[in-house]
Amino acid sequence: MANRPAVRRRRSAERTPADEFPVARVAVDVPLPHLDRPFDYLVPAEHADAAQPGVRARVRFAGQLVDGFVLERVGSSDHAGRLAYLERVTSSERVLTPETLRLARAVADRYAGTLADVLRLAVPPRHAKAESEPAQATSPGGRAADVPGAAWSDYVAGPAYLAALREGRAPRAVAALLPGEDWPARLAEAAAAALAGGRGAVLVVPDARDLDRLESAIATTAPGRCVALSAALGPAERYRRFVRAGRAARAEEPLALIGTRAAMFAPVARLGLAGIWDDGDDLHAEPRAPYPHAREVLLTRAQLAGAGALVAGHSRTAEAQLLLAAGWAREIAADRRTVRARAPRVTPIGDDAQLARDPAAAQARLPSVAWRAARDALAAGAPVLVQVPRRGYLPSVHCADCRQPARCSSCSGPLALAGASSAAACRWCGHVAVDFACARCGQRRLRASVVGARRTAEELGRAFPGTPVRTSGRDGVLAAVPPEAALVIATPGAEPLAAGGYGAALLLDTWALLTRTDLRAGEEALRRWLAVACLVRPASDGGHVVVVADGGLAPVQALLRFDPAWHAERELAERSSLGFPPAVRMASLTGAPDAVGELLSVAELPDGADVLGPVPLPGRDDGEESLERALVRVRRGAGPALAAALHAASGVRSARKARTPARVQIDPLDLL
DNA sequence: TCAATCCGTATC
DNA sequence: ATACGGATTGAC
Repeated sequence: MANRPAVRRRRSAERTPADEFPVARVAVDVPLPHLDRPFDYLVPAEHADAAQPGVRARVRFAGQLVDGFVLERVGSSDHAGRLAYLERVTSSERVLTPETLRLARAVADRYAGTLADVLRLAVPPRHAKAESEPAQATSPGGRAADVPGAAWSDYVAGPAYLAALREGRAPRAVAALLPGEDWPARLAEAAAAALAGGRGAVLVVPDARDLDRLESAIATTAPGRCVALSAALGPAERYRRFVRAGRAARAEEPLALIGTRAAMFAPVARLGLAGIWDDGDDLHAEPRAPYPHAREVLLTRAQLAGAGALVAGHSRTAEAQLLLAAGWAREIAADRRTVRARAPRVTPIGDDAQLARDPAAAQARLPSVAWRAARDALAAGAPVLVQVPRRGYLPSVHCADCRQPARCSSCSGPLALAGASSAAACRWCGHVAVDFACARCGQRRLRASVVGARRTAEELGRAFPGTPVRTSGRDGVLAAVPPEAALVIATPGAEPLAAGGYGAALLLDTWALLTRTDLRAGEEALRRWLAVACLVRPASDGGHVVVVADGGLAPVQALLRFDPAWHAERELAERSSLGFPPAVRMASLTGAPDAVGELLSVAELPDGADVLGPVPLPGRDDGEESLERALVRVRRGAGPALAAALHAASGVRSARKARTPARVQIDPLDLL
């Protein structure tokens, strides 16, 4: 009935435009790149008050009703044709603040994406009931810390950084925090410094467990002035807190806004600090278009808002190193003497010739040094942490005898186990390795590179009879373990805290990490090891980390010296010489061969752009149409032009109703 | 000469 | 996706 023209005409004839600012500029939620711009609509008089900038609205667009955000209200439109009316204002809640809009536009531009895609990440779905329920601060009140920020004086430039935050300046830093450091407390103090100066803060952590720790730390430094956001809250609570943050921002009330990556867009009044913890964690990479990375978004946000920036971790990424090398940020680090005093002893074991002199160690497939380190710590009544790779994490398959990575006999690509029980197959060409023979030693037996956490737990339990064994991993993460003798088997990122620190830690199956065909294999291995080592007591208290890896490898060296800065410098230098991000800006174009080809031919790439490929992607052999990937590389300064060119080219394709999609990803994490 | 139909293009 | 405008076609 509503679609009968006579009825519609009569309805719109009844409507009159609002007296003041009758035109609303609306960002419509359509996925087409060539429609990535605001469209003007008339505001009906009855919605004159509700249709404020930032509200969700429904509009008729190309004949159908779509969602959108009112971006602004203006007096008149440049549009030559007739304007349609806003169909309805979904909610009078102004969920999109001007600062978030500006940030979302900048992120869309940087990542060759559309504003609509970014807004879908930035503003959580509406939950009507949550709007009417009373909003409250989410962090419980606590008592303020005795001497807030005193621990920052362990770091050169630390106190000056906090002072600058308090004084309303915009200090930018890359911080390497000490082993054993109570990092949630340090981040909470930085947020409190911004609040003390009358400004807000946004801090992003990788996962919900880190968020819990940060939230309780902020309950101490800034009681009642914190909002924590994460998808784990569920849609209603998440939206309720988001609305509370938005209302506080509009009331010019600065808060500490903390959360997992989606919180990077959440509204905060008078931003003084944008920070990220552990920026190397791949949870910071958004898996939905346009695939923004939390570190880049937060740094952009700091820049746009004139706020301070903090990239903090126990380890350091090449990207963070580049911020230092470019002079964009300053380093915050402790001096070497302090680092040495806090760090555990680290022993590398290069090959497993010494595997198995002790029968108990042999049973657990443990090198004897590792076994003895664990035994000593347990004897002292301390827990022992064992880090094992995630289950289902099968990067590659190796020769069972010499451990040479197994290579495909037809194309030399890496072999992997496709499924739990299937045969090894090539990750490049899909060839099934029925005829494997090791290129180095000629042996024909393969070995899966990773043993799961449960089996490790069983084996270790047998090696240390009578010792409790606890596991922490994907199905069941332990926040903490008691400070008593126990074996704690954990996957990366799920390591429980132990009050007083672990007595020892074992890093097993490291060669699986290090031989990954991944640009970041070394950086990632070091990041995971340091995360473990930072939970272990100082060497002076007997703390001991045994890493089963060749001591000559760079990440192992960096662990021995406890020097992530050294490793990051090396890593950045290597990426520069190879022409990889972050030294250059890279775009990957993925899709069916014709889609990638068309995108490349339509795009007006900036001068000096270097096109690699397209080449076929190592396919899943499930009969789907094969995909191709091309890489486009430009110097960093041409990054915006590259993104603009690819966005425009995607727009041309979508305007032509291109059938097959082509995915554009800027600085993708997985390049190899 | 006009209406029905097709195709391309804009979408307010 | 849908709607509209201009071009095209076919019948009088």
